[in-house]
Amino acid sequence: MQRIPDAAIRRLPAYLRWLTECQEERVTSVILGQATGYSSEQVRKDLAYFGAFGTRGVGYDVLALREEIYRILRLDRGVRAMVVGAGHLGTALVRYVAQGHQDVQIMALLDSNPEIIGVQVGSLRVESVERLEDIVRELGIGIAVLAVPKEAAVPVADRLAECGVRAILNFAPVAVCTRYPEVFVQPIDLTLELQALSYFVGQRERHSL
Amino acid sequence: MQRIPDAAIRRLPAYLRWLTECQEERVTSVILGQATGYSSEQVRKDLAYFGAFGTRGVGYDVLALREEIYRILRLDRGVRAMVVGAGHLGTALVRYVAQGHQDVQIMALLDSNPEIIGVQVGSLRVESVERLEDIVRELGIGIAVLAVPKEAAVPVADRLAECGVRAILNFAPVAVCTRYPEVFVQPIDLTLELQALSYFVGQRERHSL
DNA sequence: TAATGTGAAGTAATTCACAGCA
DNA sequence: TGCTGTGAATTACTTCACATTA
Repeated sequence: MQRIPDAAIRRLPAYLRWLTECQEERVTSVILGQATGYSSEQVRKDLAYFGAFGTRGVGYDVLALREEIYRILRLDRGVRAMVVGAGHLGTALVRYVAQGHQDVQIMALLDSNPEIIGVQVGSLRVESVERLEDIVRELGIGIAVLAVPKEAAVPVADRLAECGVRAILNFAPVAVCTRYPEVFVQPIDLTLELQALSYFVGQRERHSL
Repeated sequence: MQRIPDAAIRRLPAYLRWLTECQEERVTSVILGQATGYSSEQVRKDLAYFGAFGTRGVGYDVLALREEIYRILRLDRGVRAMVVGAGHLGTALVRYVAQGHQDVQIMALLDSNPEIIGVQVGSLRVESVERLEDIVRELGIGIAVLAVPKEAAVPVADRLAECGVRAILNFAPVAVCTRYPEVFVQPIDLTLELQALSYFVGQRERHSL
């Protein structure tokens, strides 16, 4: 059994979205590829890492494939998430994820500022970051979204790792390389993205990613 | 002269940030690598794509290297950006980028909703998306940040591409594969990121990315 | 026959290992 | 001596090509 590339995992949610939105009963790797922007071979290989879900000569059953990807991504188990930092970005992220009825649910929103603790944001009430460990354990939080100022990011990430959070989506403008190898950190750094785009603005003939 | 990997470009802003924040006069690839979470070989190779900026046996001059990366990323020319969509996410992004005195400046914020056109967000006033083409030309916008609902994303992206925007940072939950190969599209899809993290939550022994 | 699943080939990116130079 | 710069080796990922099967 071979190792599955991270890149393949990262494409599965895109396939899943199309399968959820489409009205068809069957789909081929060519169609799914065109819809998501990948090659048909890529689609087939990604799916084949996890099993033979298709029918030769026919394609894939949309409903069945949707369920398979759902299971592969462990969305069937309903992983729970939490946002730390209820500033502009944190509250926007909560509202954004809440608006689409998501399978990854945001269960809590934390902040350190006493003035916003208790404030209602969507269906959530801002709680004190002091209760971080309690909340992670009580709600069984697996994923944390970091939307705190850069000074707070590393200490908060360490606390998250220590109390058993398994994955962190880090919006803070600082590298969070936790000492805990079992915690997966995915950085999303707006400033760095914009600066990289600045380079591509100056390039000719680029294609979408 | 070889092609420079996109991945290398995407690391340069991280190096730049550390060089800007650090107080040292010199730096080695080992130190810069540790600070940013990459290997020293990676740092050296990334920099060497663009020239020999270091001194053997010594390392790199922080100030000089900072200027070099600044120039490579074309931040010295001051590329201008614009946010389309003044909902929760769009306004949060504007405030977020504005708070750090950035080298990529956000010059305009657009929306289609008449009720929020004219509203002040930070130092910007929300303008009508009808004026998109005018604004891009008047202000010389090179980068657009898409924070619109998914229905609007593709048509807006097409308009952006058509009037000369060179790079799009797409937060809308839909694949924007523009027909214009000269436009670079970088998707940041929160839902897809969270779903991918759900997979990694179930994995043992992962390391940060 | 039409589309999957998969080894093999090819391409891209990273790491290694060390020559070269202050 | 210490650290850069870089070809070579390795690893990771993608595309090709086709045998396979409903």
